[in-house]
Amino acid sequence: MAKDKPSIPKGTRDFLPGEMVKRNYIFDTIRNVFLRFGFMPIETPAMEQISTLTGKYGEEGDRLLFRILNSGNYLAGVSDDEIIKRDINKLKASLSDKGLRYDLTVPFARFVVQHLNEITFPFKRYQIQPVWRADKPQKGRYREFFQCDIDVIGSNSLLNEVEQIQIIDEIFKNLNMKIVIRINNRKILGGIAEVIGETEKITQITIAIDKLDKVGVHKVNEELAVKGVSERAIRELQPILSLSGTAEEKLNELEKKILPGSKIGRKGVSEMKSLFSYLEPLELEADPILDLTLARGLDYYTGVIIEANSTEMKMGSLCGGGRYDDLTGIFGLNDVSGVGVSFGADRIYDVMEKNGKFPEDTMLTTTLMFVNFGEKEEKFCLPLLDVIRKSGIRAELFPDKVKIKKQMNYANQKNVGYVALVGEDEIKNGVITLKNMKTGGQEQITLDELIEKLL
RNA sequence: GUGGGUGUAGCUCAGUUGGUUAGAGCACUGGAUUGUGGUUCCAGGGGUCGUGGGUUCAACUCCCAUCAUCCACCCCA
Repeated sequence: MAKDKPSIPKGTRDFLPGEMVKRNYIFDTIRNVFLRFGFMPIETPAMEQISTLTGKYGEEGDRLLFRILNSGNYLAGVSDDEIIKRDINKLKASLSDKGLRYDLTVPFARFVVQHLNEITFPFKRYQIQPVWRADKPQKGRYREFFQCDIDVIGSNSLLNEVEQIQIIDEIFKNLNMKIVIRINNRKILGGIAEVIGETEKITQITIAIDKLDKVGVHKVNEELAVKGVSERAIRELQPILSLSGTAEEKLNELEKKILPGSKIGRKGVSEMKSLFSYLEPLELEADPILDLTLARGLDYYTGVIIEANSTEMKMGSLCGGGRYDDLTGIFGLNDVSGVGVSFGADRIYDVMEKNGKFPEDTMLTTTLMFVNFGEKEEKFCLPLLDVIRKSGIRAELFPDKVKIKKQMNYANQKNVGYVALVGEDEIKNGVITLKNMKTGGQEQITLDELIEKLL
């Protein structure tokens, strides 16, 4: 292959018109639901100060940050000693003070603190923008992908969680997708870690039990042991892993038998009981389930956590989020709690595409194309085109006088609905020959009739 | 970061135990049809076989390295 063959960076993609029409269908659907629940749009820059991003996503997250090389002589502030030592972590600080955003939640927390005086609480915003992660690309995983976020900041009410679950349900219902909504609570996970005496290892424990469904209880126990969780703690964890029944039954079990000794754990249980009591009377398409193995990797979650997965296709989560009590605290604003969820537009696209969920009319392009017969006809057609477009019909004139066959082929490829042929005869008789590209039939009609027909 | 698969025409891929001139379909261009596409038929253009090295009389084919890409793990949207 030629060396100068053009390419784009790994994990990024170009989108063709046919794909964009479908992507926009997803964005429009999501945006409409967001607006109907009272969320307002904001945007933030693609890049943030690196200090805004680091330390928010766990160790793995830091590794996956895209860093932007400083402009100018970026080695000026680096001592010879540092270069010789090749300590990449030290050098990073000198070479890069900006990074591409990793998600939309952390920049939003920064945004809130920075614009405190310009917003009213509780602040409900939505944000649809790309984010970047230096992950190894694979199925359903890209290095540049779009998140559609909603967050409410400045309200402790569980009604926000309820609302966001309704939004998840509504969006996937509108997209005609089947999903399962799983809910858990970091406070319960924290309580469990506390009662088995492994508070320090909470992250490792949650990550390990997150895999319960996938790898089974033995592998989970193995991983726990490897991560340094004591034998006694693992043993005490077993009854929790095997809890079954309805959400209410699980919560009662936790409350009475497992978590009495943990204040934080009891708080989590009571939150979940309250949440499910709100959800009970709502008529949701996808009934939310309590999944005690749901963990979620991001460091900043402190309360309810939520995830939605497709039941029609094996794919990572399509939507995830939860409550974070201290995120704005990092930027200097304490005691303000937030809760939000994020929809992964690209994964949603992949699932919809695979399962043929896009409606036919997302493929509509130009309704009417005029064939180009030459300069005289061009001048005759332009005013007609103008009238047609002003009436609201999507129309174009083929720009070059080339073979009719070629022009028809263009119309065909582009999925144009109708072709207008206006040559010498039509001009003389004051009519337009209109050809239906689906049926192949054609008729001679006036401009007014044409507009009436195509509107 | 760990493990596996695949790199041949613009795209999707064949290519025999290594053998002399590397193929198909789609796409593209021209023609059958100089005012009619999606069907059909005919003709044509287009390839340093990812890159570098090695084995061999001979490498698209075997070996090594490297790069790219896809899949799985990890983690995540």
